[in-house]
Amino acid sequence: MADINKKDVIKLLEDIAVLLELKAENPFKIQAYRKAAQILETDQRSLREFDDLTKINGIGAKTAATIQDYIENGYSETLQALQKQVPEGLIPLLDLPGLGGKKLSKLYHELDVIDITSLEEACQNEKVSALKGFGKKTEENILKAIQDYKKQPERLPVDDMLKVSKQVESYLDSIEAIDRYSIAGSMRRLRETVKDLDFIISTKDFDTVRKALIEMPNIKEIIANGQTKISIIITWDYDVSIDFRLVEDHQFATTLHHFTGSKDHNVAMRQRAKAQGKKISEYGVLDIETGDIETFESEEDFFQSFGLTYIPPERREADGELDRFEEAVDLVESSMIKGDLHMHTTWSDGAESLEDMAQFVTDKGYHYMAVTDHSKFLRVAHGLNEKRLRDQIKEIERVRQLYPDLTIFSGIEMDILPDGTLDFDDTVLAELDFVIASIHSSFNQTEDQIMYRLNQAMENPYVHMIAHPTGRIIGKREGYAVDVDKLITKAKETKTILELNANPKRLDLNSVWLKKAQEKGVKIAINTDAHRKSNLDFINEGVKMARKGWLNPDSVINTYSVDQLKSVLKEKKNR
DNA sequence: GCCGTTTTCGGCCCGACTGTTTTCAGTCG
Repeated sequence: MADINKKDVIKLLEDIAVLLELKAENPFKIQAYRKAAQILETDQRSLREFDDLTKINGIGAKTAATIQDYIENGYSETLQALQKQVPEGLIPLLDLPGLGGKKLSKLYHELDVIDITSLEEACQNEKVSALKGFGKKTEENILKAIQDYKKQPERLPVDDMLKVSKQVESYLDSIEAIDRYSIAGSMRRLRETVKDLDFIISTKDFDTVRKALIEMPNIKEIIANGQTKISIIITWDYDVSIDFRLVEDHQFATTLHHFTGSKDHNVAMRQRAKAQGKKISEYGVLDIETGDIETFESEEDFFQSFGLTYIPPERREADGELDRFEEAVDLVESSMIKGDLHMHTTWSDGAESLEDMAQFVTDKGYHYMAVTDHSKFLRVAHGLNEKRLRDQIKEIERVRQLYPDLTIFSGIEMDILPDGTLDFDDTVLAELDFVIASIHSSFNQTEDQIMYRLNQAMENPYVHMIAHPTGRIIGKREGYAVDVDKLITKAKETKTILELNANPKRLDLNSVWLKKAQEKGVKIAINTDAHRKSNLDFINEGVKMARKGWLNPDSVINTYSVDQLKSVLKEKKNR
C-alpha cells in the first residue's frame, strides 16, 4: 500500500473540485468534493482510524471509492482522467477576479486558452469580446486582472492589513451620517493573512454615506458603486480592496454576521436554520411558515434565537463551533488578562524607560509585569551582560517602591546560542524571577539542531518559558525547523510555559498548535513582546488568537493572580 | 456527488452587482 496520509487525500479532493470547476460541471457536484475535503480536515481522526468512510455524513460511495483507490494505488484514476481533459495552466487563472469555471471553460474550448499567456493574447487580439456572453468590458477587465495578478500577492499579512483597517476606521469616524459600523470578514476573524477588508455600515442616509465613501483618500479605483454595496481599491504599500455594505440599523447584526463569515460557518448556520424552519439572509431571519422576518439588536441575540451562545468571530471557522456553543464555552477574554510577561525597555531595544513601562502597565489595569530585555548575545539589540543585568535588577527594585500595587518580575529574554548553550550561567539565572529563552540566530539549522537547542533550554530548571516558539513572521519568514509536536511534549515533561507572542507580525504559536498544547496540558502565556507603549495593546490580537485555538483561562497563566502565577513558576524548579 | 420525518428524485445557502443582455448568467462573498 502506498504511503498516503489524510492531507494527501484532502488535496486530492480539492484538486478534483478545481478540475470539475474548469469543466463547468454541476456546481453541487463540485461542492460535494469540497465538502468531503473539509469534513476530513475537521475530523480529528487520522486516515487509518476511519473504518468505513461512507459512514461519514457528506462522503458517499463514489467519493469513498475514489479515496480508497488513491490510498491503495498511490495515484487516482479519477484525478488523472480529469487532468487529461483540462490543461494545467488553466488552474491558476481561476484566481483572476471575474473569471470562474464557466467562463474559463468557454475560453478554453472556443479560443484554445490554456494559460495566462494565451489568455492575454486572446484579449489583445479582441477575440474574447467576440464571444457570445462576453463583451468589450469583460475583455478589458480580464486584461487588467492579468496585470494586477502579475504584481501583487494574493493575500496580505494581517499586520499590514490591521494598519489599513485602522486608517479606514478613522475615516469612517469622520462621516457623521454613519450610525454604527464594524469591520467584518477574515480581518474580524483574525486570519493570519487577509485578502480584502469588509465593513458593515448602518445609516439612515445611504446617499450621503455612499458619496463620502467614494471620496476616501488614496482611492485607486471604484470597482462597484451600487445601492448597498461599494467596492473600492485603495493604494497602500500594496493595492488593498475594500467592500462596504450599507444597511438600515435593524439589519446591522444579521449583515455583520453574514459578512464576518467564515463562508463555511455561514453554511453551517443556514443548515441549522433550515432544520428549524427558518431561512437566514443578511437582512434577517425568515420564518418560512409565517413569512415573518426577524431582525436582532446584536449578534448575541441572533445566535440565541438558534439556541446558541455567542460565538466570537475568531471562532467561526466551521470546525465544530455550532455544537460546542450550544452551551457556553469557557474561553479566555481580554478582561481576564492580569499581566504581561514579555516586554523590552531602553535597557535593550525598547523605546520606553523601565519606569514608564511600569506606568503604562498600571494604566492597563494589570497586576504584574515581567521586564525581559535581551541578553548579551544579541548585540544589535544592546543585550544586557551580567553587570548591566544586575544594575537593572537594582533599578527594578527602585521602581517597585514607586508602584507598590504592581508586581514587577525581574526577567530576561535570553538567547539560546547556536550550539545549544544558554547566554547566562545558572548562577545568574537563579537571581531572576522570570526567564525566557528564545532563538534569534542560525535560523537555517537542521531540525535536529534546532530541537537540540530548544530541548537544552527547556531542560534548564531556571528557564520558565520559550518565546515565539517557531520564529515565523507571517508572510515574510517561515520560522526555524521546529517539530512543534515534540516541543509541546517536551514542554509538558519539563513544565515549561510556551508563549503565544501577540505581535500581529508573529502570532506564534498559532491557533492550531495552541489547541494541541492545551490538549496536552501545557501552559501558555499571551505576551505582547512590547518594544513601545502602543505595543501593549497587541494583547487584544493575542487573546483573539488564543480563542481561535479554543484556549480556556486555566491554560493561560497570565489570567492567574500573582500568587497562583508564582506557584506555577516554582513548579519548574521543583520538578 | 450526496442525501432522505419530502426516502431513490430533486434540491443542495442566499443575495448583490456587473455585463451582456432585453430577462438573465456568471461571479463573488
